[in-house]
Amino acid sequence: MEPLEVLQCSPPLAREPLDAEQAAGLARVFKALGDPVRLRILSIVASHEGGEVCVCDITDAFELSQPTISHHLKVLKDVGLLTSERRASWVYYRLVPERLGELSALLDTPAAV
Amino acid sequence: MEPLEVLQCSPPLAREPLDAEQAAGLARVFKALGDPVRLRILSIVASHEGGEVCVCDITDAFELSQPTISHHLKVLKDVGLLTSERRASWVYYRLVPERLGELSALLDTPAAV
DNA sequence: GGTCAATATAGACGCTAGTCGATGTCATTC
DNA sequence: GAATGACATCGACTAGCGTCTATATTGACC
Repeated sequence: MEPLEVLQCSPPLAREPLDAEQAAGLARVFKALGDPVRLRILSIVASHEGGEVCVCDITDAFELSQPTISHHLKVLKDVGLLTSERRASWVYYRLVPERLGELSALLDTPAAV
Repeated sequence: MEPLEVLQCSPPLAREPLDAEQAAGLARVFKALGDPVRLRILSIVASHEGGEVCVCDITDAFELSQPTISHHLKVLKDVGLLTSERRASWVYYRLVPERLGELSALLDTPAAV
């Protein structure tokens, strides 16, 4: 899985048509956001004070199996929206705010607002 | 298909955890963005001077069948990212910049940038 | 009104993605 | 080092999605 540096060099959507490669990279990230469970996970991590959340806390917030949560965390991590760190028995996930910021900038249409 | 007014009242992702309903509505929009063809269509429409593009022009930009393009346009329209207007034989699609702006604001993490 | 062109809809098909139970891995503790 | 707990990986199942061909719809023009 490539590190996905498409975001850094993508112009706003409204400036010029995306080429196929840019679109493919971006679509990966948006697809990761296109699931309600993953959106909730992301907002749990993003809004948690301290900036990091243990997997067990995330799992407790849903009525889904632990492997399913683990799968969603992997998807979010693969597209660079989350990072993880193991400390002792626990794994802590943390937001990559730059990623969100890049997406936000990309969608920021001049005509909008 | 409901009109999807989730966006207007959703706080930034990082402020507080989304509830299931908010997440479901948002996921629909992001899922619509989670396809490379749809992202390219969106950027074609968004970057086109005059603000509107004929379906035939979009179809010409891809090596996909006309029904497939029509399907993608419908998906983007259903989540409120595009609107369409028929004039004579042609149908013109136009961006809804407020939608993009709402998404952009939603992803705009305080910690980012 | 018949024909043609532009677009949408319907139905089918293959592949992807979300979920689960079972199992593996790693660290802690006794 | 055996057992336990936290998390990841694997394999299977099902539903949904992207694509196609075929067909319907809508409007223009003769």
